[in-house]
Amino acid sequence: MSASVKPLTSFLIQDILAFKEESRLSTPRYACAKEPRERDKSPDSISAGRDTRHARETGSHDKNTSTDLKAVGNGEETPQSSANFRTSPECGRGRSADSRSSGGKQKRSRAAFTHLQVLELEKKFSHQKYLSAPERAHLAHSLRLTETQVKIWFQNRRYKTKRKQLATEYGKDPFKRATGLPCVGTEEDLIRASLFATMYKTYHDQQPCLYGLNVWNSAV
DNA sequence: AAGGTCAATGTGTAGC
DNA sequence: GCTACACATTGACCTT
Repeated sequence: MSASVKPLTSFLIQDILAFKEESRLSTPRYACAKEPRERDKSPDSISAGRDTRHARETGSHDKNTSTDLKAVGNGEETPQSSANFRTSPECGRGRSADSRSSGGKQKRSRAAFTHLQVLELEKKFSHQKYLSAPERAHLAHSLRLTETQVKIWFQNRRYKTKRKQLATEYGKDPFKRATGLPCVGTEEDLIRASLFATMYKTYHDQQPCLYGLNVWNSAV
């Protein structure tokens, strides 16, 4: 089946998210994602702040913006309030915001981002490995995630990329082994390939109405 | 049950 | 001192 037969339509992330929230058709890998715990350090302590060496390397940061983000992260946007709009109390797992102070050791929460959230994060990551503070804020707002979540996602993503690359260099690359061919694609190629596969499956199986959108164009 | 994935957490480092 | 970073680890959840 080909996606090309469907008309391409522009869309906004917000539109998708709204659609998703309404329809609840989005299927996170984890059926009942739980709320991220509040950290001992508040999220703003990580998300806010001046840009550092990598930011300067990319030349995309403006340290003047850091103070703005402090306000954003400072309690106005918590993981509970924004990131896990798809979580619900009936998910049942107790939140652990006060778990440490209360003594009882409760389960750590772990959010499961939606496919579209991951898609947009990956798309952004494919263009820039590092986000400036305003970019991060904007992306977080667009995806209805916290800046901390976006920041942590990028951190984890960079590390994951690096590990994968190291593994590839040491001949552990699964693509190589599967095909018996040298891995000629770039990291971005792999990212895109897996993204497209995921998106194709997701929307082909569950949301054919979205499956022809120009996300394909914008992601390439 | 075992193993894998991945968001969240912890630690150490460096820039300002 | 505050912050973001890389890196390692933890823990919840999923897949097989």
